[in-house]
Amino acid sequence: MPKTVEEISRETGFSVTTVRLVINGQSEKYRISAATRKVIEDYVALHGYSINHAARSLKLNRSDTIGFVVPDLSNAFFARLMAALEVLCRKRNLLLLTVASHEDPVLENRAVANLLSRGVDGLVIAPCQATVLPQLIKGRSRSSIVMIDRDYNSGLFPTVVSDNFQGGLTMSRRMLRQTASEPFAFLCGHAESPSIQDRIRGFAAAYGEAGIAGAEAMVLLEAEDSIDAGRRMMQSLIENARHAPRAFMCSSLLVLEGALQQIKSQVGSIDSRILIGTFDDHTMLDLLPNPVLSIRQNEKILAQKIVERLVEQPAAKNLDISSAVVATELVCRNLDAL
Amino acid sequence: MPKTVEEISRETGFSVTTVRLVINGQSEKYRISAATRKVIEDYVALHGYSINHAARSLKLNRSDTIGFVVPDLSNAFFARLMAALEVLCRKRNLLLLTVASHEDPVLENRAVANLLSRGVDGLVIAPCQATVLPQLIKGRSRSSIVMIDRDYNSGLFPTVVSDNFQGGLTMSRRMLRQTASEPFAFLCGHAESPSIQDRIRGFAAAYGEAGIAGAEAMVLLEAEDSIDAGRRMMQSLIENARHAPRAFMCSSLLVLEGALQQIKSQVGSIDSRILIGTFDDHTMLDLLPNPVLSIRQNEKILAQKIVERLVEQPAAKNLDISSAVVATELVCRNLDAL
DNA sequence: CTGTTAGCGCGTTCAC
DNA sequence: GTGAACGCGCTAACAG
Repeated sequence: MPKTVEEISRETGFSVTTVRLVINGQSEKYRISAATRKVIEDYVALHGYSINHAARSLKLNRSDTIGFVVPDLSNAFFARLMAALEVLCRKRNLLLLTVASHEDPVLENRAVANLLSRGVDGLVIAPCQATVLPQLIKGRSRSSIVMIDRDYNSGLFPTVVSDNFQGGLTMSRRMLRQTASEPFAFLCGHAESPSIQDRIRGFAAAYGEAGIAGAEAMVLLEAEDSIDAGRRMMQSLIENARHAPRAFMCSSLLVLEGALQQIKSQVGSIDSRILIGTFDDHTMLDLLPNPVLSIRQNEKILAQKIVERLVEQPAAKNLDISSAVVATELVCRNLDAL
Repeated sequence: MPKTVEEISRETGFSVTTVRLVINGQSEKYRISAATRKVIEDYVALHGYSINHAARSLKLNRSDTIGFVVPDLSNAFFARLMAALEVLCRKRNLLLLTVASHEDPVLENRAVANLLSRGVDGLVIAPCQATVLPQLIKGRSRSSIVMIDRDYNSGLFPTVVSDNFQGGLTMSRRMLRQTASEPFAFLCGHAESPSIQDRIRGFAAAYGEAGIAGAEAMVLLEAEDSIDAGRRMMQSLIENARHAPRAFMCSSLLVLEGALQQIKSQVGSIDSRILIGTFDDHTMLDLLPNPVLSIRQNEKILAQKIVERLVEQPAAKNLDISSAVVATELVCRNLDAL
């Protein structure tokens, strides 16, 4: 099974140009004779032809490829976003290359450098660090770069994020309505992240609206976003109150899991009347008997905004539209159980 | 920030060969003068150097890249497997390029063709079809190819799968022990897949051991693996028995979700004493109050076996070791609740 | 309508 | 110690 155009040209006796024109479907345009075309098409149908993208990239300085660097694909949000991005890329004949950074800045930088030197036409980064590859990318204008999910480095690159403030506000409002304005805690992992900060601001704003003082005291913070962090925060909550909370809110599914595990192990069981709020929706929340509020990010719109910025960036240097904030949706489960 | 060796050579005044020798650490070997080396090294340290992988690939016919084609990254198992694979690839200085096929054979073939023509050094495929790219890959021995998860096309390529028969057997045995040998149904999505067939055989074997006849009648089948399929199967189960089952087993998390949703909507609520068995473990199963058995696949070992086959395949044509079956683990939750 | 040719940037071999 | 030259497979401009 031959691959190169040159091989096909040798075997069929035509020049590489002729072969190439036929393969690229430009035989009409250049009025290649039907006979010639048939010979070449038959040959290709029989033996196949596989373009060498490395050579093509080298020549065209373009790879028809988009790099996607993401902290963690086992985070369902990123997995869904990847799926949405891929659909849009495919429409534009781009291959989406996804690489995980495992929340490690070193790996993240290596992945970015790697993808860039492989000539990706664009780069989508969900950074796991504030100091993102500053010198790495400088001048690398050949590729358009879009930052997502966490709005570090504002100003350097176009950014696409969900409206975390509004999400925190909406969910907190609804929680307060359900609890009849009884205050509840907000358990936050990865607290220094700008997205989390925005969620906390939304939380505080809802408290302000309701005329409840001391929202700050109801926010628990942990540096990492993990099950263990969730456990620790719930533990201190239970120890302070001497019983499991009647309602609480979490910054992520991981924190929620830790919190629930902690209740189970410290109190014995999870009262199904506890009101739960959490960021990031997941179908498995269906499994819980409790009333659950969650904030779902809109991956489709996010992907759309990202791709817009990926392709429009070289053309429109319009900084006004360079960053996007996408609305989220409040999802309610089992609220009638209350 | 310059990129090409040629630029550095121009700026420093040395020839491209000299620059390249220094950059590639061969200055000792070719006895480049220390002064020359220092100049070049300092220049690179200051301005950086980004190799052009396209040109390198073209020349070396090698890309230091492994392609990974996977049906669906929002399936947590694949996400974890990807993470495990990436760790091993990184150790060997390989970049793992992950592409999703969305369970679509056409997209799968396109992804494979794409990755191959981009010169990946290896290809890991979790096929979503039996007729995998037969002619596409033929003769494409430049890349080693490993099939995983579903053992179609046995014999053509090395295969790495979990021991689904043993998994089905182990879980079914334990289920029967918990139910005191009272039969329970097995709800299967994507039933024609070899992995599912193996799980069903394990289920039947457990029934055989226990001397229970009619295991076949307890197996429900659906073509697709989805929440809806799960709902349909649970619906027919409930309609036949006139009540929700006291125990049941599912072939995947999606089917489980559908089944539970159906119980909730048809019966009103989910009795927390229902014994649940499911394939594929997920931390969110912690959220369920019910007793839950699940089968966890060992992604670390799977990844290890895959990489072994990826790199050893060219060397050892040893067909005996070319396919691997990896043990699974039974995970128990809340069994004391019974 | 078809053929020839000049690089893209890299690694290698061979001259000086 | 250093430099020059070739070719990987492809595209595009130009020559018939």
